[in-house]
Amino acid sequence: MGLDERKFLILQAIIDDYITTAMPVGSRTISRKAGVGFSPATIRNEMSDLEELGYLAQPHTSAGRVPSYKAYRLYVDKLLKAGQLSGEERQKIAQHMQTRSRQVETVIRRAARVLSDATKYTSVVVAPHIGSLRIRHVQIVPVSSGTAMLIIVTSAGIVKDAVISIPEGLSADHLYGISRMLTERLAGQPIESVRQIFADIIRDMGNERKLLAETMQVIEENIAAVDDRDVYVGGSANLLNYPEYSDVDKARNFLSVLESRDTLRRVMGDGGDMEITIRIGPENEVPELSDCSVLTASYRMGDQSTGTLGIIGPTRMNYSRAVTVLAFMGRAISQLLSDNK
Amino acid sequence: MGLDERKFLILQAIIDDYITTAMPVGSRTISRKAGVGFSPATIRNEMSDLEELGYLAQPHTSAGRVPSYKAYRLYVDKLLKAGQLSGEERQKIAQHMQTRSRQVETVIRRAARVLSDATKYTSVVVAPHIGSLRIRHVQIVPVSSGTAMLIIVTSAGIVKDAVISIPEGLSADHLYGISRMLTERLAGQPIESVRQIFADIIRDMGNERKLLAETMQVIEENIAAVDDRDVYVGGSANLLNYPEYSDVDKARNFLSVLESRDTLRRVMGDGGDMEITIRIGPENEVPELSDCSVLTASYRMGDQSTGTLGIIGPTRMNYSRAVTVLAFMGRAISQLLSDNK
DNA sequence: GTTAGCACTCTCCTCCGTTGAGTGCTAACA
DNA sequence: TGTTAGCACTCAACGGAGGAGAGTGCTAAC
Repeated sequence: MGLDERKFLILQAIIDDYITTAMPVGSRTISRKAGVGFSPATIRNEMSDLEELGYLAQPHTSAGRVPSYKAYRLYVDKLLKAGQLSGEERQKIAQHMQTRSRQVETVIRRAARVLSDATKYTSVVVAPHIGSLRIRHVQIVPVSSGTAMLIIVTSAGIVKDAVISIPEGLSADHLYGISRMLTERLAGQPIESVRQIFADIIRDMGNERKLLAETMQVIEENIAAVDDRDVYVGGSANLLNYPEYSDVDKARNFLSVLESRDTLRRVMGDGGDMEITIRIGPENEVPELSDCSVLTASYRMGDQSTGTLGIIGPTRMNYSRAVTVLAFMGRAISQLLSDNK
Repeated sequence: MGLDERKFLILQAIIDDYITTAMPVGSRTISRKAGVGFSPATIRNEMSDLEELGYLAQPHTSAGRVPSYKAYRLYVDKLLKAGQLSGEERQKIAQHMQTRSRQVETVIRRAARVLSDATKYTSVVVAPHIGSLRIRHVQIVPVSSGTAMLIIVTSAGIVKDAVISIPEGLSADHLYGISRMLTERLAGQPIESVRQIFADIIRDMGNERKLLAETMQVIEENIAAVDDRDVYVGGSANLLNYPEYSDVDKARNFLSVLESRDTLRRVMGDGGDMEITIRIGPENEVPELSDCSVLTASYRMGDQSTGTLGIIGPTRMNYSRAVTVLAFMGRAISQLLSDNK
């Protein structure tokens, strides 16, 4: 027994209905729908078949049917077609994305909010991933006697800063010179060789040993923290609008996932090659999200750097709309960040 | 009719009980408590008086009594005594606050988590406020042909960065020179005079007009954004553990407050001169928090810079514990950030 | 193959009645 | 005069009974 065209049609109708109502769907409801010219009895037979095939489930005998994970998977694979946003809506999004500030962080933060506002789901945006991180510039700036700020600019323009202590009485010009020397010797070098270069530098300049060692340490820390990308969440309370989260325990479970940046990064994956990745319910690694769907897309910042943006919603989410908005926002962010770069 | 000692005692007993159980407190419960040597009937009389005085309220006739806002205010003003954390706990907190990274952001983010873990309430930490912002250092770093990264280091060591476009073919050395010149002329100047200085610079160096104008713009933007301090929230899901938030609507309301950084900054205030500020229920400006209490304290980073940390919980929160933890964490953060500076 | 009819199932809602915690009042007591 | 025991009263919460309604599966007719 396979899935003929009529079963497809009925399954789609059931999913569509369930997506909007979140209530088990009965045969009469489907029968009444435009485009389906069959009596409830016929629909019932088909539904019974669909249940046997694993696409539908019944909460209890006298309730309607609810789509299973398998049904959503089919729906997404076969029936989903990305739509297009209305001009009006695109304009509205563009308007909300407008920002005077050119800081990458501002753009991303804003994007998370727009994304959750537009979809009414929870959105997550992960800051750009640095493809192959290289140091571009090192600068040590005196802050007060004994302390300085070490600034490291990396290839994609990401700035890392840290406070370090410096020997008393070191002049600003001297620091300037050291910065220049460090930049000259480190710039463009692959990360792996930084440690070796530093060893050389320290050998050459023994009298600045302490300062250099501390600088080295900060650089190492920041290289180690390369996967410590920022994560911005929008609309974390949005999911509470859906009946599946009227249970406080479930809500809490969900929210606790949003609190851990590590978990979020795992959930979001790396965007992959696909334009849009959809993980439905149990396909998510994180058990707390086993009744959620996670949609992710990626955006680009310049040539090397990519980031991930995504939407988390109930499995019965409006996939079509979500995919459309996500794709649009991915392009919008890429464009905003490329204008800058 | 005033508040004699016995009324005080009974009121305190009621609040103590209500804080732990969240259930209306009856006369028998109080009577049974150690330290209260009166029969339920006597307690009832006193409770009746306390209700008339506005310290207690009755959800319905045959329920026990619940403390009113006025009772909490009295409790906090008169009965609250800050305790001290056990050595074990202090050690545990210190351990959790340990971080290899010296970035200010890391310390603060961590603090938010520790604070919410230790209290089981929601915590908010606002990044340091810059007392009188001055530019300390300006640096323009080439990123790719046509674009550069502008980095501004301010007095308290806060780094602002932005991507700007530069004329093609400008050499790194040339940028270095410009950076140096800008730093020399701008460093230490009060904000108000920056615009004038820039006008002078642009007059002197007409051929770099476009680059300078863009730099000026970024500086202005960042000065304007000086109050756009970062806010970190910890344990946003914690409040859902309390029965007063088993209602999803209330939970959503609360969470939506946490989503707006602007609102949070307003809620947190500026820490004030007081060591610890307590705003109970309706004392909060934000109506969504009218059944929450917000406790804030401040921490210092160096000499000029102060930030705010706080706890948001139900009005029946354990004030004593909250105050103790908050005070301790304020000192801990100050110390960590001063070690750095 | 499709559909009407019908008995059956199961949840949900509402309507009591009961239970128990707690109060307020009164009268007795120290 | 303050304190306490006793008692009637109130009201939310719990639980069972019964009806309504939505939906199903099966059978027989078209």
